[in-house]
Amino acid sequence: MSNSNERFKFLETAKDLPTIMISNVHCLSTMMKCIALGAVEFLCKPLSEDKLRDIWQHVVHKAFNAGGSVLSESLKPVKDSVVSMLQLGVETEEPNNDRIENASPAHENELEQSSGSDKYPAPSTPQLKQGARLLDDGDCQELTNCSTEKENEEQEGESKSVETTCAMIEVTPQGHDTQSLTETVIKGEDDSAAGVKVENNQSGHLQNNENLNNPEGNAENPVKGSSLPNLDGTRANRKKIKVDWTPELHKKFVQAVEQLGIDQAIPSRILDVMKVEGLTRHNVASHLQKYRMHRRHILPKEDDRRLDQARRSYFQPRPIMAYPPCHTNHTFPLSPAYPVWGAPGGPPAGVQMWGSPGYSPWPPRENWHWKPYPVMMHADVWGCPVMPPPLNPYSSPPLNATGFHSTGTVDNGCNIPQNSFDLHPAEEVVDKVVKEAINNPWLPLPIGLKPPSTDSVLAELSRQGISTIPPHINGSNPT
DNA sequence: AGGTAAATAT
DNA sequence: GATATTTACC
Repeated sequence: MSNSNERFKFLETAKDLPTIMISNVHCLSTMMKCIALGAVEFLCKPLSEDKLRDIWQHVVHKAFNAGGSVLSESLKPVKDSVVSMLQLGVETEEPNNDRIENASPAHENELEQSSGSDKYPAPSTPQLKQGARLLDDGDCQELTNCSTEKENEEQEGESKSVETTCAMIEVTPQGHDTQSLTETVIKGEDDSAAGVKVENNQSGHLQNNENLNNPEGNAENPVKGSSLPNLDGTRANRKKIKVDWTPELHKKFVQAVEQLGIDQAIPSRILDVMKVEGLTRHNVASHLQKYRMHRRHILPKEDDRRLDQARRSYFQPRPIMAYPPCHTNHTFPLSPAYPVWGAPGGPPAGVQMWGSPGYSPWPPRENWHWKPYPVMMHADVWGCPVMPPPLNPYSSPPLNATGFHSTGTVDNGCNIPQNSFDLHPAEEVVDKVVKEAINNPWLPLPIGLKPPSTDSVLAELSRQGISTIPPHINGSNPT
């Protein structure tokens, strides 16, 4: 809006809406004021595809990371959408509407009748919904008998010996499901004898597909069933339980790599750091292999950007989304924040992630369908512009800020005014970007994010004479 | 063990 | 056919 007054007024009025201010006015005080008034972020025009993508990555990221408690209501829809797209089950959470999974024959109907799902009629598949996560697809059935087994596997041992085996259990959500259970038992008998038992299932979610349940933080057992060597019992078998590299698991992996430093990141150490039971060194090595390949592929591009960026960094600060305070919970016990992007000084972590904002490093495994609307995030804190060095304690090192480069656009960071025409990305672009973000929840946050520095923003504000937080909008403001 | 590439599974 | 993971090898 041309009139700054209106602009602020709107911001204030729309307080409950997560609002991102976009302007070609790039003065710091304006930015800060917007943030103080509740804007979630302040972006300079033109709004490039990259910027959009970054924003969405944050939204998705936040949806996943914020602990339930912290997760604002408004973000839930995002999380739910993503979760359902990923087919993850979230434990207690409420049912999502549609789920994709299929039911395994066994359970099918019986499970619950309704559970919250009533509300959302399931389209084609009748059956489970809600409940807890559900069963997975077909594999479940595999209960096969193969038997034999043994296995060991535990931590590392991956002995190759193992043989066949294959049964898995299916776990029903509720646990009952006799049939399946029974079957399981039967088949697995031998193992069971061994002692292991199956416990897993029920509680744990099941295997592969679903495990991740906790998007939040705990990504514990990647490997199937609950933790521990459990499965075995289940007879499941080991042999091949495929490890499902969920976003959470991957995140853990990446964090471990970052913590170790790229040069120290070798399978065994990563495994130690990750502390995920059930994961074997081989699993990690394999993932590492893939990870490296992706990096190799992606990094070069980053370099280019870096140059670009350097040029640009000449100009104003690019606002960056701040990380929500909460994210930490889970997974990363250690470092307070992501060790992330290039630790200043530290080991080169260039590691961060696969992917730079522009593409999805790992293409979506499937085509999740993006559901348009629901998203709304709360205006809570996630945004605080990062100030230039002097002002902001947290200013980020130039490093790789991949953050915002415009692909096709010239960068003119924020200074060059343009006609509003190209200031707004086409809808298709918006859709595309959103979709990408949603499809790749594991993408790293665009760099530069730092923990929310609300304090610094406030401090700066007062320094500039804007003392009240949500100041009433009176008018104008400097510059 | 760590890496890399082939084999399989999805 | 393309990927994701597991296996086999060096």
